[in-house]
Amino acid sequence: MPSYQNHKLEQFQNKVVGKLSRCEKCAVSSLCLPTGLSRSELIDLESMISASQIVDKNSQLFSIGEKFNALYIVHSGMFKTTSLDENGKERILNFHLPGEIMGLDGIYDETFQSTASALTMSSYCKISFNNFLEISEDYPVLQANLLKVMSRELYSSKKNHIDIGSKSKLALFIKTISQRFKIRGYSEDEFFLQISQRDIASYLGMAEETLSRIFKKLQKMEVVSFKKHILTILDRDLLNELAES
Amino acid sequence: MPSYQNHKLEQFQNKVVGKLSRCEKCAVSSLCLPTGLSRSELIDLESMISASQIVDKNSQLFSIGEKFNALYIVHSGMFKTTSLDENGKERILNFHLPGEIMGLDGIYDETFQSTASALTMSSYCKISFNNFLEISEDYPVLQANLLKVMSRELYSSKKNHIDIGSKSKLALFIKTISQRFKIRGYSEDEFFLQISQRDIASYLGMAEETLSRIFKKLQKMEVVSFKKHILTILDRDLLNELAES
DNA sequence: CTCGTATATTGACTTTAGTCAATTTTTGGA
DNA sequence: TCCAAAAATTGACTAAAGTCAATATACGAG
Repeated sequence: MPSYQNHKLEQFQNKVVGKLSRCEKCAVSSLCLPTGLSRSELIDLESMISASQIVDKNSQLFSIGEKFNALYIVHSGMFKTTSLDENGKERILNFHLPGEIMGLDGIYDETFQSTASALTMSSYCKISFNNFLEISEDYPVLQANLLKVMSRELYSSKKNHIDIGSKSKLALFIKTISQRFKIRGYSEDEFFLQISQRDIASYLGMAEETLSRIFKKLQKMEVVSFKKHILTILDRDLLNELAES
Repeated sequence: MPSYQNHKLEQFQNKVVGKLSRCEKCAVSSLCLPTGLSRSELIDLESMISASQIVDKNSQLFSIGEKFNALYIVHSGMFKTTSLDENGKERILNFHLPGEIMGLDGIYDETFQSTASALTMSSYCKISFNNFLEISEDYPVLQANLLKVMSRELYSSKKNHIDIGSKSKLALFIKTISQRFKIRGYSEDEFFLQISQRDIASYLGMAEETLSRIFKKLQKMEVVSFKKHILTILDRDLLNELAES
């Protein structure tokens, strides 16, 4: 059983390892803004980042139309960002894992374009965007890092575009999220996926019932198992094969 | 009949209006990097931008796997960016109109993640990324502009995600591209769309034949007409209605 | 202008997904 | 632990999209 987010333990460790800065202690800092910063740059960056805040399931960090003033970074747990479609129905834009930055699409006209809410008890860091711009004038590497983060985001967004246009959407979705867990140091074969099937269906652009049936088929074929929100990949070769059809 | 890209005329105007800088003369500069720059900043920016180059249909600007070293901006005409799916089949990521920057997903690991090719005779500007980073250390507004451009790109990418997950993909695609033409000063009701139906189908993640049939239906209903690559919106209300179903 | 190639259309059929309604299971709070 | 509400599953049916193969149309090079 994967212990995906263990807040108590994290909080404890934050106290014990006093010599390291907050970001240095963070397991996902290499995926986040601090990559490649010197210690002094990091200290300055951290002065603008709020210490990670824990929020309950369903808490909203920001919502569509609000004035954009900060970026939100997943520290632990999982969030979803949503928007509304042509009919005003909620649609899932993305699921966000630790180290991922939320709110980036709010920069261009200083308005949040999506709503971010916690899928489970989670924690996040918050960074004022004005402060960030100010300080990054002195530290070009910081701006370059943000550009890189956004570029990576753009890439994965395009990658998702292709996946969702494919016939084997679900297999591709599972492959991709498995990889994202792996990158973060979690098992790639078994992970806690606190997402409702309704949300997955919305993300993939299909009916809830259809998703349920495809999931059932994958479980019958013993490709994956999905029980109590724990997804286990039982046959990766077959999963890859299905993803290609 | 819309004269969407008239290179001869543009080249002529570029010579005549000698007092304005290249970007100042450009019809889409407000959508591009120069937004909000002072004249001196603009002069410095332009020193790094190659004057717009004309290329023939099917010319490639860059392709997947190549080392990333520059951003490419559509000056006139139209480009597509493509990638490969799980089976190695070409899939369309996006179509690019004047003022749009291509290659942004190459920043994060200095490798182009897509292939850009001209859909018709087109022209582009090229900007060395290293030079851009250097100069933008002196002009924070320039970096901020790039962040805004990328943020906007991220937003429209998410918007497309929703559209493509919808049942009325084609209607939404037509609505969106019409709007993009409008923003650039072209007619929103009649425009030259030099895209093959195969490419549109690939972009929307559906079979070529299905797209052909839906197009036929839209034409039979007199919502749009699409002949010789000229798309005319005949009944916008009905189009909007269809986009909502 | 003509011909060959690429692109688009059409028909017949199969497969897959959507819809609606009912039922079962899971979940979170008292 | 129990219960109400939410989430997921199932069946029967309808609608839509995919596939394959054949034909028609458009386009570009010469």
